[in-house]
Amino acid sequence: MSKQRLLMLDGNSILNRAYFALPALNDKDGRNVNAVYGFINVLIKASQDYKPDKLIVAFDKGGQNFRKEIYSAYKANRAGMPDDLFQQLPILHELLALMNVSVVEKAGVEADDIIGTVTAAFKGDSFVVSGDRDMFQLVADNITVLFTKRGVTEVETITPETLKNNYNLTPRQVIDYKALRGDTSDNIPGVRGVGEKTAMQLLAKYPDIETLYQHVDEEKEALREKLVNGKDMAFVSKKLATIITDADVNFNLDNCGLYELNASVREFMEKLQFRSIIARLNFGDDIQSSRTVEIVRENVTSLSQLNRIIELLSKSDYFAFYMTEEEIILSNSGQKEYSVKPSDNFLDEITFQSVFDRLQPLLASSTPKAVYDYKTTRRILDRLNVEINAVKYDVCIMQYLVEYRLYKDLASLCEAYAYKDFGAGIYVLATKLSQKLKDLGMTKLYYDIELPLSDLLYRMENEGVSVDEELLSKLSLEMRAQLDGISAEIYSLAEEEFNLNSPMQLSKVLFEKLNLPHGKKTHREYYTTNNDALERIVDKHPIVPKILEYRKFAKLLNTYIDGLKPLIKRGKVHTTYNQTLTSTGRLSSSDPNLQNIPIRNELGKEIRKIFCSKYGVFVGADYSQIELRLLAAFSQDENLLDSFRNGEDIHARVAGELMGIPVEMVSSDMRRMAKAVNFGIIYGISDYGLAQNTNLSVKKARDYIDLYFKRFPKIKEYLDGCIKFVQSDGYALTLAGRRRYIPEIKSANFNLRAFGERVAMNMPLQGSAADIMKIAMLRVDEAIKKENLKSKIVLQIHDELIVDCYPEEAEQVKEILKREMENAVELSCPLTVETEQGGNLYEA
DNA sequence: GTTTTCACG
DNA sequence: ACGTACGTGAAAACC
Repeated sequence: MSKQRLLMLDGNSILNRAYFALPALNDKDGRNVNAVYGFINVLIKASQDYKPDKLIVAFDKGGQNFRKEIYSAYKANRAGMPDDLFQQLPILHELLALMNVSVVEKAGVEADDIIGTVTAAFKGDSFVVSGDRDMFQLVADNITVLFTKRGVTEVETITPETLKNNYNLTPRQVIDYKALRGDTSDNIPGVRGVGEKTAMQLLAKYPDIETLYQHVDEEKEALREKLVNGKDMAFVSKKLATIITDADVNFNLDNCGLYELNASVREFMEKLQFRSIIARLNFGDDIQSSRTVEIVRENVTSLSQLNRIIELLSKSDYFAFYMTEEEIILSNSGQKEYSVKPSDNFLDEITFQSVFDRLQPLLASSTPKAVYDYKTTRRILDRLNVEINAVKYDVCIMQYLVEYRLYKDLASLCEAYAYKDFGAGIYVLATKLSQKLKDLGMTKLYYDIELPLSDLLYRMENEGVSVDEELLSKLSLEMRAQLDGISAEIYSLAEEEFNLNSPMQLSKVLFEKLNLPHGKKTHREYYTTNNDALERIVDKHPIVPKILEYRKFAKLLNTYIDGLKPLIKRGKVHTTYNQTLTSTGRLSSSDPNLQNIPIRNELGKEIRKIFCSKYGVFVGADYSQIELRLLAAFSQDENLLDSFRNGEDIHARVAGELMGIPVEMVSSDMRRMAKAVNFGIIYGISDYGLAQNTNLSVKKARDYIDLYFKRFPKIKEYLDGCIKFVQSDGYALTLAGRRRYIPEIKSANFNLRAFGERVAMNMPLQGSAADIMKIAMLRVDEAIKKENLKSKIVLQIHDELIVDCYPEEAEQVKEILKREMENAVELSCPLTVETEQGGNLYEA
């Protein structure tokens, strides 16, 4: 008989990790069950990966804590479990009981002591899943710790070897490490003044703290003093950190199995809405059939049948339409859908021609339709010369508004609602998502902005932008020659040829061969060669400025010149606007991305000349400082409002307020600083970020921020309010009612939480600016139509619109742009728009 | 498929 | 102690 395998789960640790790693997930009663969900996922995944014979879950049960009561004064910070995590404990216990999972817990005994005791008693191989590094002390030849990382499903396998290789510690030394370093979250004091680095050094030298203290006189004075002062703490800490392997708990390894999946487990999971877990598990065939809603699919095999269905659909409130290369699916109920598979043989009755001849009137009619991704659907139909009107539900956009990060494709969206058939799925989703939008207050956002915008975007994509192919070829040749020249110079300076595009090879040449001062290492263990690092050593060696130059040229040539060529169709490029991608409500542009065409340096500007007007002249219009104006309006800060109402230079005004001097006295340096702070405010300010961007020290940056908030208290108040709102309600809001959920804000991880806070401040500004631009685009489009003009909106670059104009319409279009953009919304701070014109994108 | 770098708002 | 500014997409190297 081969060795038995035991899987042990550190219950509280995994539950905790899952809670903070996952967004809130509601069950049918609206309770958050995210931690239970994460826990069950880990349980299942570890069972599948490690194929244990036995499974035991250990929990802390509170009560008197023998091991740590000595230091009960430090215990306080453990109790603060968030309410909606605490409430998940009984739910998880109930589910584990239904699954017949062995649970071991005892008042006064910690989960790690239970794990230590059970694994010590078990004769076979043990696998311990935990997010607690303390567990590393248990590893042995027959005990492996699976340390949960990044979320909960990814684990790092800890064995005696990996512990030696990655941490340079033996299992027993894990305890000594903690005794020296301490752990505030676990109330272990450690030695004051000894951190990670010192602890590691000492443990590389001595096997344990007992030996260390025998030789403490050999250490340097400063360290020796710290060690001697902290000696008592060190030994107390060691005792605290040691996991007990003979705790007084009852468990029965002989009768212990894995877990059961029975009907009551399934029922319970359904109540918890664990659809994806249910779908993955095998509950037996009889249950499998009800995993998703059963749909009757009627295959259309004759034209008379098709006619009958069309008649039926035309009379329904709305119907779903979905098509692929070979199939057309129609549905007007959640129980049934119709499938048409046209043949390529023109002699057959059902061909694309015959089907669409009949479908055309239905699709063009005013009967409301539901689709997934209107733009793509319409593009397919366009190629077949079929018109589609009255699309009322684009479930892709609707889902994006409800929760931008979930269900990014049709299959997963349908599955989330228990449908695996797309036709009936889309039909049902249209109704369900309509209700959700209503509940979330986004009905207007959807019907008045996003839905009509998708049609406008489709027309913009179709219109495209003309490209001067001759100029493109000319630039390509010129830049290629320059690039070759620069490469040759670099190779001679380096005295070797290497791949300049490889950061790794470049790093070796600069920092190993030429020994130039380096910055931080990248994650792949070599020094970074990014712009920041190279700028810092630009004077140190003539090769550095050449590399920077090479980078500039290579980027522009590869991305914007040569990269553009394959995307040109009949002298034009047709970008694709993604309306359902960003977290803030902005659009994104791809293939080609026309929202990041160079402009910031002269060489880049040349590239803008490639994009030229087809009808005669481009008119460009851009919002000036829209995000800062929104900040002024939202915060009602009088200084900012006053400045914008008077049409002042906002950065100079802010500099003046910061320094306490009149605007006229502000130097260009002071203005530049104020500008950086203003940007920082929009991004959700941090001292570190501001420092990065200004070459100020972090402390100086902190001082500027403090000064800013002192001078602009209303803004501080407003931004704090943004964070508070997200903390209490879980999401940030924009002017038009767009939402972004920010679960990071409750993370235990400092970085994630700080990120959540910055996003909470940034989303209302960036997102509202996006809302306003979308409204403006629709208004401009309407006005152009109403005034019978033939000019077309061709580009949107976040705060800027480009219209391709007939020269005689240019003035009128300028007026429209200014009027419609400036008046897109009522705001207590004026919005101003500046217009330019010219034959190409550079001039406009 | 991920990482690094860099183009834009 | 934490080791970052917000939001994107593309190219190339590297796994």
